[in-house]
Amino acid sequence: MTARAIPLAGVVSPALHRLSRLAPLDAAAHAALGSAIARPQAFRARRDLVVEGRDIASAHLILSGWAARVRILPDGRRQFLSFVLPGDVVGLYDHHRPVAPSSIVTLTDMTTCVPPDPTMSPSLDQAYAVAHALDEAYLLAQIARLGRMNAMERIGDLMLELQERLAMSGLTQGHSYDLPITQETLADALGLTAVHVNRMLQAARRAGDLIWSARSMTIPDPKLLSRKVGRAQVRVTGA
Amino acid sequence: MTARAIPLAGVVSPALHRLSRLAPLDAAAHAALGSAIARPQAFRARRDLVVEGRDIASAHLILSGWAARVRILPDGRRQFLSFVLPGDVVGLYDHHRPVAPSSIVTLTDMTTCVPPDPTMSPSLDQAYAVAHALDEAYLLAQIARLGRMNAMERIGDLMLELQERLAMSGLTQGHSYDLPITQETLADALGLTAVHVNRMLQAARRAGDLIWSARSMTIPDPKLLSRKVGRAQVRVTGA
DNA sequence: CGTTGGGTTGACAATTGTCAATGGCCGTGG
DNA sequence: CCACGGCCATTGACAATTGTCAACCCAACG
Repeated sequence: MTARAIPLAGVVSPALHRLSRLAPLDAAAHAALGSAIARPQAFRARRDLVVEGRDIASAHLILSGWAARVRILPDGRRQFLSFVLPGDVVGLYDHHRPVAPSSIVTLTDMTTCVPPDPTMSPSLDQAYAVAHALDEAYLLAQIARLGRMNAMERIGDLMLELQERLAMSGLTQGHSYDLPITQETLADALGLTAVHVNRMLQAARRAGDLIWSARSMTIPDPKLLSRKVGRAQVRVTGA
Repeated sequence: MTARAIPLAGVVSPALHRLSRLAPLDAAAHAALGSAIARPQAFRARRDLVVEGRDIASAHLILSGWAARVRILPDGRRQFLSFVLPGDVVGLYDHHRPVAPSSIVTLTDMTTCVPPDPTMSPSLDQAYAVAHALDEAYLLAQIARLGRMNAMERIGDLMLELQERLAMSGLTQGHSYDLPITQETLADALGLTAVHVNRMLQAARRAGDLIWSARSMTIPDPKLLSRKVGRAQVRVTGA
């Protein structure tokens, strides 16, 4: 697949869509991103994209597919720390980072490319910085979710967050988006069991809050759901 | 209080102790830190040190006392995201950060100073970078704790983390350290209720894992406790 | 067709929360 | 010096949430 094998006319790469929204990109950034995106790397689902401690030089700009930062306890319990979506940048700041971060596993088939060097474009550097700040904000949201929300609220809150994030990449269709993961994966992100997630999803559908079928998640009334789950906004204040 | 009003002979500032351990500091860094520490700012307990969204220019190097990053849900539920201890640096990277981070509240009386400008010393810049990377690593640890550990494990894991962090500032005495917070504060950090924390602490004492009285926390056998709670190390790989 | 992975369900158990009351400690003010 | 009030720790009884285990269904796929 080459760079010009664009699925639909007028559809730009989700990664380009997102980065140019995080900071207005100059011509140099556009050019660099275009040529980087033209050389995609492919990964199969359930592979290690980044391994904790090793391979610190590997940075990725996600072009398509979902992955997750993960931590495994000695007895096998698994916790997903955050989802990694198209337009996300991972492993970029790990050079001057002496701490082993977490592993990242692909949840679906995935394509990535090498993120262009930010030193060549201040606007690109800015976009990376905003992306990194957002990463951290989502970690904080995850802590509040796991620490102080019940199962129903966790699910609603996360679904709203994903809606927001995917919207930044142009990957939503109205009130719906593609959610290509299993209930067990969701459970490992929410600190719950798959059985309980299943039951709560059914309750959410009965309540008209969430409708998930055929990989498509629909949030009929995001504002209402936000209020129901007591969601705190992740604001992006103007740069 | 001047820089040479050192409380005990041979005891350096915990902040200096920690930063010089994160990266070997050159003479310029030592000088700058010395004069910064000589101009402390004082805060009472239960005050806002940093307010989410506002006051982005305020950075602090913690000299003494405890604080916590906090998030409050609309209905009043409170979650502490991380503890802020002597030697920690907060708010430094928020300049080129367009995202409103979290509020920070003091848990005890506290003294801070303005963190010296890192551009004047590469070693200081490196120390800040390591401190920042550690911050993020502790956030990841907090997520795994809240998502996949039970109450007993959360308590043990956090107490071990605090022991490690305080040791870096020279604030431990053997297997003990000063823990100047209430059980309710602990509960808000662990995503539990104060009542349950109380019960689990008693169970931990009966088991000989943790002894907490008169503000002094003792971990008789850290290695054993690490194994019991399935603790994953936060490693600092050589810079 | 058989196998496999994911979703669904029921019965039951374990963990954690809620509510309410009590007691110790300590600082303040009479 | 003593009484009072406030904060924090502790306890008991009980409820709610979430987990565990096992079985079953169904669709996709080789």
